[in-house]
Amino acid sequence: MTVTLADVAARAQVSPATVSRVLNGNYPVAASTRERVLKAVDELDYVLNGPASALAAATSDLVGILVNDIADPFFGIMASAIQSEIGGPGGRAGGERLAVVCNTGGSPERELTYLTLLQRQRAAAVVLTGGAVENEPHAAAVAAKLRKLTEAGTRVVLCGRPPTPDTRAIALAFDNRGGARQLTEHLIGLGHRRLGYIAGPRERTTTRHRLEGHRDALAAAGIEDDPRRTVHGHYDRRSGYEAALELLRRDPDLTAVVAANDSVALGACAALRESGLGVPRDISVAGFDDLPFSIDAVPSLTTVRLPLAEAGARAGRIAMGREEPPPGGIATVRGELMVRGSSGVPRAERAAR
Amino acid sequence: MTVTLADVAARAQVSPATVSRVLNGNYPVAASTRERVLKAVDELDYVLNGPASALAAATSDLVGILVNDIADPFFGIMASAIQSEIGGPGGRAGGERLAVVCNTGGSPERELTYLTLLQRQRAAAVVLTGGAVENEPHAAAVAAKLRKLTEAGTRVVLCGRPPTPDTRAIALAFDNRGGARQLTEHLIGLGHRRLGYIAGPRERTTTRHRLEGHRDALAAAGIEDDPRRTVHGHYDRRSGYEAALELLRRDPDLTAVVAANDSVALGACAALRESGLGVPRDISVAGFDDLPFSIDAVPSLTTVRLPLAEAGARAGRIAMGREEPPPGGIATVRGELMVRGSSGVPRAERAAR
DNA sequence: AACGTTGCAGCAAGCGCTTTCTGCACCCAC
DNA sequence: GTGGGTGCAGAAAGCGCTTGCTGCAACGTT
Repeated sequence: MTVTLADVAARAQVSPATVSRVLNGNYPVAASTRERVLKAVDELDYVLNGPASALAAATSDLVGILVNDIADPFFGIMASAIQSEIGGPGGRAGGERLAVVCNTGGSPERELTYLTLLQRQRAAAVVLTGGAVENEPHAAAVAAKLRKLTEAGTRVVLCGRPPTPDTRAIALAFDNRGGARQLTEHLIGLGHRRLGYIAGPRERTTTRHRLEGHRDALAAAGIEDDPRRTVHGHYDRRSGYEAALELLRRDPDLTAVVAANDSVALGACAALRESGLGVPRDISVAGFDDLPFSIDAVPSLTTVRLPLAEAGARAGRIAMGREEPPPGGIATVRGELMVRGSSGVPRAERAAR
Repeated sequence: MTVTLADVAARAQVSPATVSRVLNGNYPVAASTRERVLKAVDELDYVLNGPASALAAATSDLVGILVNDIADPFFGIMASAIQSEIGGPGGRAGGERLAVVCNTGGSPERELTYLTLLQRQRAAAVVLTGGAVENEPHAAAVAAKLRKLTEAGTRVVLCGRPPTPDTRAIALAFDNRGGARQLTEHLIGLGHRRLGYIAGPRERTTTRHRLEGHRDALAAAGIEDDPRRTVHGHYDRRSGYEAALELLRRDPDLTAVVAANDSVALGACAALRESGLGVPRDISVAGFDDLPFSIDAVPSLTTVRLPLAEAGARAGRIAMGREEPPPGGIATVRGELMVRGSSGVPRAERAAR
């Protein structure tokens, strides 16, 4: 029923081995023979059986990309960049690999199950993006899985995710801590002293690192870190909206709000505006990531730009073995402070001048 | 080196056949035996070899999701919904299927190659999202490919994409034409008579349908459709920015701009604002899709909400055979007009009152 | 002229699983 | 006590491909 290698071989009057070699192009085949085979392939509309060849060759052309939330452009941008380097059809890479993105939804179990599924498919490489969960048993389970994968020859790259010790995984980590620190320093430099912070979910490395950077800056400026000025939520707009209201309730005199990311910041802006506060006139707001829509917000968002596409592309190349991994298998990717319209000198400061 | 079924069988003192049956659960196995096998699986940390089982069983648990641009939330949201229904780990579905999203980048060739790759992997189902390219040879090639896929037993579902005749593909098409018409009717109802339109790329069905809806509304209101009031671009912010400037250059007296989608609309807003025009004071703007950020724009965007998540979920269920396909294999999904801050009564109209 | 070399094609042995068919107990009914 | 079920496990034949090895011309070398 379905066309097989043997059918092609028969038609081209050669052995199946020869057809296989023509298709894989890793063995000398006379030009005339090759042509005959290709003609037969074309005429029969033959499509290689992936599973069979993966089984025989003990490798596959599948590359997995794990993301926390595919509906979030933060991950979409990275995934897109990774995929374009992986090859997939038309990518820069030569071979045709099936780059597939798997949506974990931030769930540790799903993450693990996807890794198992990819292991089962004998994936050629796996790229994990985004922050990790800081839950000891889970982290250990993931580390163990990654170790197994690398041992089986699968290349593992972490993109925007902290290194996993005792694993041969390559890590390109974002300098969330440093970026957050710069951002808060910028606000402090403008004269802000009462800053609220809307953090992401607890137990995520990204959340912790950004929060630490914020606190570093406060500490360096000798500003007391009132725990009441920090609220935890999710990495989405809605969380930002609610958290901003909560912060305002706790301290109506806040002059700035730093958000865990841009979506959160935009939600916060909406809440502040609805509370009758002008941004940045009455209160400054800052985000993180610099997603495309941030520049379009009114006022445009002060934030930290993370080179998502560049990092993704690099991760993709490393996963394909087309770029040397960084020394030690670990590289830090820095962000860049983008000062825009949503941050300004606090009201009191202006009055004093 | 790697653990195989036979190893597990040896350890559990049963035949490989029994182990296979325990793992697949589609054949009676005595409880005591099953337990012994599972114990051995656990102890050896056995992971099934996907390619091998796919080869032997002539089926695989791979489900492909094709998207035009994974960095665009429009596709991200649909992909996420589809994936959650496909199962993947933790999804509602029982079986563990690997739902993979493939980024075509809007390129017809890549689309075709991905389909071949999925065919090669003997995918269980394929979901294609987003508008199709209206290029005759390409459309025919895709149709042929889809036919092959369905013939081979792969379920094919089109989500937010027009039906493909002569194919057994199920189609859930968005009513782009109707939505666009409603939107423009709304603006006309407010009193607008000089409307600019920023269209998407030519040759895409979505672009054409939305444009047709817009023109339908104009025609119904007896407004002449000046071709100079339509500019084509891409479905991104930047295009919107540039196109808006171009439209203004061509006719400074425009009172409204309708954009191909929300990102384009936001880009247009930015351009208008920078040109000194207030939205909606001087000029109204409308988008399409109602992506999450649209409500956050200032002013919030008047647009047409497309039930992306619902449609995606439904497509996913159909792909999994867990929901009956619509009669005739074709269903139309309607959008809903969302009137918000970016559209208002035109200036002249207000003055006249 | 005899003997390596080289270049290309075929043979055949798997890769690790699924599944049909066969086989063996064991139980029930007559 | 025998014949026919019934319930479970095993033997073995592939699934469609890759690849190490062998084979055989045709060529170059001394």
